Amino acid sequence: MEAKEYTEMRNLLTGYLAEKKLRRTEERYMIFQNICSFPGHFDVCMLHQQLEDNNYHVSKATLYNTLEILVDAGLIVRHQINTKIVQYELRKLADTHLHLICTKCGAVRELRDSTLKTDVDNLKIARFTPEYCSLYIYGLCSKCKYRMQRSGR
Amino acid sequence: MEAKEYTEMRNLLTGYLAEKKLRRTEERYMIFQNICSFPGHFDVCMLHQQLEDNNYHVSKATLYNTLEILVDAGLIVRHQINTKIVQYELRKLADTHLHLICTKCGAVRELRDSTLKTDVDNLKIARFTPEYCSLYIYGLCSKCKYRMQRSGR
DNA sequence: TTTACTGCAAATATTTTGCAATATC
DNA sequence: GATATTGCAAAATATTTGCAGTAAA
Repeated sequence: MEAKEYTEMRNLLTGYLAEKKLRRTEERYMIFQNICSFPGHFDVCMLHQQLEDNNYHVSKATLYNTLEILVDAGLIVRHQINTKIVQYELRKLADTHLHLICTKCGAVRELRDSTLKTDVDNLKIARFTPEYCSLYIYGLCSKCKYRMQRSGR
Repeated sequence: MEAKEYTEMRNLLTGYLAEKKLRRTEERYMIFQNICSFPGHFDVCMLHQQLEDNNYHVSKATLYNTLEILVDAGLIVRHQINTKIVQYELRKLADTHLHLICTKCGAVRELRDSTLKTDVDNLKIARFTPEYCSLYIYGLCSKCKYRMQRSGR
């Protein structure tokens, strides 16, 4: 990510904390900084590990607390594709793609497609102010389809 | 739901079980029958309660097992809108709408809209065979927007 | 100085698993 | 008759909560 973009998002966080009268703690900024290093989806464990690797220890409670704040601030989005793991992603990244999920093996692929996003932006919805959207397309990935055809279903 | 539709879906289940060499147990059919009585989203607890109310007891293990089969069979879809509750819905119902989720209060509203679903159907995606899609639009519901404006943000 | 935030550990909630009994094929 | 499926209870996992100490405003 470009330094400029990072600074911009960091400022958004600062603005949000100020607006909500929340404190600007080192933990919150460190967590956000580490999140920015992920190129795609991440979960709580990965984030915790990433912080430990950088010799920065935070409790699970603080992690969860901060993630909620970041979601509310609109800086990250939450994905819950399978039952077990809740994943997050920088909102900035999520806005550029939709998700293809294999119903067989669970593999998730990202697909850049602007038309659908534009369609959503153009939707006129009564009594609702859209902020962003998540689109998940379920189906068969090529590997699983091939495997099924070979085994005769 | 119409009796004809129910019979059709029941037959799909039978076909799926046969294809996968899974057994046609009374529990599986009773669970599916009870699911069909829900007009919208439901979770594991609601389903369990519904079965108990009809004097039909099944273990949680069987419930989870059967729900997974029904998802794999394409008869129901899984929604994980907030962290806490995993919800399910008849695929047939889910296909007719998309979800508006308030980022403030968490309220979920269903919106019937065929254009987006059609757009998705028309998408040409390499190395992927779509089966169905879930679209979630996050934003502010009218109540929360009104409340925010009154409180001056 | 006030009190929001943090870390830790315990509590909670949900889903999974092991195993003996049972029912399907 | 062989074995997939069930129920039950225990185990595993993820997230939340209570509380005392710490740090931001």
